[in-house]
Amino acid sequence: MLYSKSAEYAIQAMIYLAEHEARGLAMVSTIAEAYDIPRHFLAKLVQSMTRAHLIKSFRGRNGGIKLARPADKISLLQVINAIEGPPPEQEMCVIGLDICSDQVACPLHKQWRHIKDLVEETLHNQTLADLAVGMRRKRLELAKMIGPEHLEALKLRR
Amino acid sequence: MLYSKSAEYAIQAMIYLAEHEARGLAMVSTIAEAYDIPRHFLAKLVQSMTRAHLIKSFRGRNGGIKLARPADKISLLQVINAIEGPPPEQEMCVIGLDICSDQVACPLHKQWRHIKDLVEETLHNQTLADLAVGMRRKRLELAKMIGPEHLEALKLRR
DNA sequence: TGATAATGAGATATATTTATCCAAAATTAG
DNA sequence: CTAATTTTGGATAAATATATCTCATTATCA
Repeated sequence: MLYSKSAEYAIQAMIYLAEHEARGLAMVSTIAEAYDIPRHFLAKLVQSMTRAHLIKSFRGRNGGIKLARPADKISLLQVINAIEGPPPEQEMCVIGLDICSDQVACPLHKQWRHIKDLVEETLHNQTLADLAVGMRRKRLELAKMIGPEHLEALKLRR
Repeated sequence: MLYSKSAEYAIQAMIYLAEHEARGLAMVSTIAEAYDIPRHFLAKLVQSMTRAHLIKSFRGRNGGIKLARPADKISLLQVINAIEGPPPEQEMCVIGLDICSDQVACPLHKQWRHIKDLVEETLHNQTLADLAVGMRRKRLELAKMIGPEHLEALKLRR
């Protein structure tokens, strides 16, 4: 419903990095495999995030990537903006009208603004650290339901 | 941010029909010109909405299309669903996780569900009649700001 | 130094969305 | 009946998003 495949992949990769924060560098190919993301495609997303200073990358043998700063200092919103580009100045009207602003508003303008603010606030408040914790909790719940011996088979993306 | 070009066009066309409800049939090409929508592309969207029983169409000379029922009986949500197809059973997780449900929730699940519900509720509560009234009001405001003599030049889509 | 392993970057391929074109079918005016 | 007009539907094209491939660049190990 909301974001591109690219943004989705990027978020998954960032969560991976947050979960493995302690372990030093991670390889793009490892992450790609863990989340079933096309390897080279992810590589390009990583490049975007590197340019956006969300990731630090290191080439060569023993190279890899890691978060550019602690996971609790990176918000979901930053990740999405790094991938989708900065939000447009003249924000899009839901109905696609050329002229639609707070002054001359389309019928949905006010409600839509509310929704957009809510989305932005939500994404802004979620740090990668929060997501990492949430994922760990989720995996525990899942293990309780299906038995831990099956969890491995499900891989991380579940 | 949110919906496809197709959905946007469809909404615009439906608003047109709602605004011209009294006048009987309207032609697809007229609507396309009014809102600067590619003519043949709109024709296909109209077909979708006809199949979804939101529009009634009539072929041949003096043919055209009109709303299948009064504008206050058609919601924005219905229009969007007609174009984008019905919402998926297994609703997509924001983060793109395979397993994500109310039982085993991803970190954002709850907040996202809230947002989705809000969006759906908003779209559900907006009828085409509401939108038609809103557009008329908007055009009046715009006329006040730039002078009514310029309004014509801006066409309807503004 | 040379072989190896990693990211960076550009070219290319595939899929999906958006846009265009053309002929067929339906309806009505004359 | 004929010609004009309108939607229908299929084929095709262009644009964008997603995916793949290849080679260059950088760094480390032996």
